[in-house]
Amino acid sequence: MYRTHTCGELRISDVGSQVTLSGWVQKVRSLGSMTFVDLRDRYGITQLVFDGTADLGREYVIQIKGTVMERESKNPKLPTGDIEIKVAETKVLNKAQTPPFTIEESSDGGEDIRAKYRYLDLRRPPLQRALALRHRLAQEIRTYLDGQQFMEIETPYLIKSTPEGARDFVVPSRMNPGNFYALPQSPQTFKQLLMVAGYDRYFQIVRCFRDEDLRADRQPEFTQIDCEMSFVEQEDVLNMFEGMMRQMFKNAVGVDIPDPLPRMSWYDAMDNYGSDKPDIRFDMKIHEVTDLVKGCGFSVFDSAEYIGAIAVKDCASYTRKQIDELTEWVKRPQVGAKGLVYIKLAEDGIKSSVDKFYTPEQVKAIADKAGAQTGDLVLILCGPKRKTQNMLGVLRIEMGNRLGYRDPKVFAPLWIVDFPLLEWDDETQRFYAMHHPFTAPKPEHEEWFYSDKKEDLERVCANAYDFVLNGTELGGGSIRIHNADMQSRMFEVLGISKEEAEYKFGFIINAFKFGAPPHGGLAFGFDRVCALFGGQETIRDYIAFPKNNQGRDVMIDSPSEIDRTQLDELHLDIKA
RNA sequence: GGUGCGGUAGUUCAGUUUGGUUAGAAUGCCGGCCUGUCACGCCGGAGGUCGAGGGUUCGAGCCCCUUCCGCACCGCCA
Repeated sequence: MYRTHTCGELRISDVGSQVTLSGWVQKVRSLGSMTFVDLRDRYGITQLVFDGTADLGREYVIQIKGTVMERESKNPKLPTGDIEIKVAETKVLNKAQTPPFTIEESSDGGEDIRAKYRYLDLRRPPLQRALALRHRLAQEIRTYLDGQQFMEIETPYLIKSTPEGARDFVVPSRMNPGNFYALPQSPQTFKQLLMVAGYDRYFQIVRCFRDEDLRADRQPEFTQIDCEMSFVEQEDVLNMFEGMMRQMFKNAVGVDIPDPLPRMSWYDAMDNYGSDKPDIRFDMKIHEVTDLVKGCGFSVFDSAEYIGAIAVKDCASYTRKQIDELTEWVKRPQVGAKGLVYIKLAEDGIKSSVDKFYTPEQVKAIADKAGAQTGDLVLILCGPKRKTQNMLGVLRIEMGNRLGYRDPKVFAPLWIVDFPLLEWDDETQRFYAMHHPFTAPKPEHEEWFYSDKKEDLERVCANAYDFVLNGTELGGGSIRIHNADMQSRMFEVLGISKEEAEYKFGFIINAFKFGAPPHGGLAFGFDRVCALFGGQETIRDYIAFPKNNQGRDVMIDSPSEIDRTQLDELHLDIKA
């Protein structure tokens, strides 16, 4: 027997017991005629005491037999800190090279080296806690959905490329020369076919693939909690998954979220927060001041379509230097503002960068409209409406960060609803589906959906919804089209020809002709859910073996070249 | 495709503004001392293609050009 206990379980009540422990040597502290060793496994750390020296190195795998003793000097930082094991017998199960970075609560290694030795980094408690949280959440999801009669059904990974949306990862077919599978960006069409097949409550915790550039919260392969229900309206879907989230928050992190969750229309989110995924942990809403400032001779404002402001609490004391720095910040290409106008509401008077164009009363009126009080700083941007709201939204988040308003331990979830169905793209002169082309228009907007006028199509809303937490979109879904004619109309609106629609989506249009029930659903980004529940912004720590910025796995060194023979079998040639 | 920051000891970094003797610190590692450590302490030691290539110069970690790699962001992600 390798062990009678784990390294995290012995307590003062075990004093006197004979035990056997196995684990990794984290640290050796030799005092000459006695030596302390921290023995680690995924359950914790237990201190061992040896007489004399112990010939052990970092990360040796050892097994020891000994007696549980009460410590002479206790360590309140450790759950096992009241006891130690007086070692009688040691067996080195495996030696280890000195690891390239320290494997402790916080490592001295940078991201690069830790990624290369991911299996060593994964030994560290923070990573083990992250994966444990992921496991806990997955269990909660399965328990909840199983209790609601959902069935987990697997769908294929080798499917068909549908070049609408993200780029597909593609797999050559040896048996079908010149043909390729695509890896799914999501099981969207399959789950809808399962609805047609009568599996009225489906879910799957499923890997999805998108060949797009990465970010801290984006990986080329990621996991979705994919769900679909039949005979439901938007209200049914929201209630069902609000319930799931509530249970996850309660049981995984011990947090009670509001019941019911707040809801906000997409239009309100854009107008008030400049984002379709507002962080509502803090206020600092965007206020339009166009009417107040236009036509007063300040040409920058006079020529702008939209002028908006945010009031930053207690920042009237900002110095010229700080304002200049903020101005530079908003002018960076990543934000893209032309300039920044400010109003300081200091105790000893109001001061702004546009004093020569406006009377003190006018400036005061602008500040009032922005919701500012004495002591606050008002920041104003102008330009095209949506773009400027967007920039104000980015500025709002930045100020929220600087002022410490974005505490990762505070959770403010909400639903964003009433999305536009379609988005016009000036460049390609066509409509794109804002969510995806299977989303149904709101029944009361169907008339506009069948209209040929651009203005009509632009104002069609969908029964689509996003679950947003702390400024991050964690999931989204919609009530789907379940009627073949309407689906064809959707492809027509999107400028997809009958032939193209038939070629790419014929199977689903066909299926809808055989008795498709009304249905809808949603999908959550599971990696992001885990990261946010854990209070992090980057999802990498919540994935056992993630890829780097370039989509590479630096540990196994993939992707990599393949043999000529393999290429030949696949009927492939590499362009010189 | 673009922007910013970075690459110097096993590791994390300083040194680059203003080129100049033998490139430093901390930590880790090795050796010695130490009976209550838990960021143990003290003494000693080893350890460097300064990411790579080219150029300027009497002389380059530092200046110039090219290139590779990492991180964050914009575009992109229906």
